[in-house]
Amino acid sequence: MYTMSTSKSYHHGDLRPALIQAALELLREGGTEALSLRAVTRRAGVSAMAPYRHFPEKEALLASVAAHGFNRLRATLSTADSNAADAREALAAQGVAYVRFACEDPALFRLMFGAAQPRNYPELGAAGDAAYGVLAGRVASFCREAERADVALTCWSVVHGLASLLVDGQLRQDASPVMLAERVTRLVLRSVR
Amino acid sequence: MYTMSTSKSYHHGDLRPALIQAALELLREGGTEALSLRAVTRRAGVSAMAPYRHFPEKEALLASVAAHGFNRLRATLSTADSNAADAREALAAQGVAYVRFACEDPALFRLMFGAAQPRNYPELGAAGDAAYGVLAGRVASFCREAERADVALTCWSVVHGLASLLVDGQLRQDASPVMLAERVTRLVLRSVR
DNA sequence: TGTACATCAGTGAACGCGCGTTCACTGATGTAC
DNA sequence: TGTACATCAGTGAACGCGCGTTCACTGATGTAC
Repeated sequence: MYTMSTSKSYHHGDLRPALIQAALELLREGGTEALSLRAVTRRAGVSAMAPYRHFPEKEALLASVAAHGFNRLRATLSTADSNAADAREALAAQGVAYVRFACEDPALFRLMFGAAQPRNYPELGAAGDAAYGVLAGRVASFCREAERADVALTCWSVVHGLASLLVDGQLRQDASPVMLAERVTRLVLRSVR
Repeated sequence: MYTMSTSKSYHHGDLRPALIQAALELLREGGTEALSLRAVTRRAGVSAMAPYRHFPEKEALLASVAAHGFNRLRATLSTADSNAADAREALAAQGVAYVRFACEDPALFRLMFGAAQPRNYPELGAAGDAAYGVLAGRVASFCREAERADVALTCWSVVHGLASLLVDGQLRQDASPVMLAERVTRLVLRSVR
């Protein structure tokens, strides 16, 4: 599956990323519940003990998976931001991208932000900060300093809230996540100067 | 513990609410992880099988606990709403109360809204709808009809997002949850007409 | 009012399950000479 | 270039754990006559 060479060898050769990849697949297919260490090893075609060469414990693998998620989120936000016409449009585009990201991979979103979120892994903290930086940077680009913190927090809250409600099945709306995100983002932007 | 009579009798006498109460305590003390059916029975001083006289399965107990949470939330929102001076203040007060509710009992909030949320229990759905109705009713009281849906969704999203970020430890702010909620709510209200 | 008996609400032992992790191991790899 | 050997990266069996739920039971309650 994830072997680099075609020959079936005793050594996998690239197990660490393969484990992260397997974990991402399991998250997509079965949610957080399906993400056991043993399931990951089964998916990667490796013994139950193999991960311990690369991660000291299950939590550390989860932290790497979450960090991977934050890196993807940062890239998504950056792309949305730079494709926009002006600063306020860029902020709106980031909001929509945030919600779309969550809905495309709900279990990953939950792992990144939810109760099961791994703690005290510097790699993870840094990846999260980098993603947040994309939003904060955009806010700083047009918002006067005294209001920046509140505006950034409000923007983050509204898209995080909408994403969470969607991901957790609280909304019975017919509208697509992206349409809802656009309407909500638009409304909040009215109050951002 | 939860017996109605002082005498230790074979029959508990009031086990159903006692189980819900025990579950709420466990949630407060140890979070969702600590909420096993067996832990609930231990806390209630009853055998592991006793709950099955009152709930067909674990999920059904969780649904009752979550419904209890929604009833409390509805009451909290109603009180905040009716103590306010005018319609917009009432909406702001509901938002602050929502965030405070989440922060006071994070694990209950997660059970009510998160991935572990029980599905397909009518009692639970009704309790959730009733809580939402307090917000929707307030929005309807001063907002023109065309915008009501978007305004209600935006308000819910922003307080739900802030509550989630706080509860999941994403914010390193010094400010108290209530202060943050006031600032964010105030900012969003600017755009609500 | 007393009693027979159905029903209700609990007990207690046992089950199978998948989990994360331990232990001792072994095959493959790479480096020093 | 060949070889000895340390190190690396995997295996496979086994562990103890707490869980939700099953089964067969028993003590308490309430109602019909």
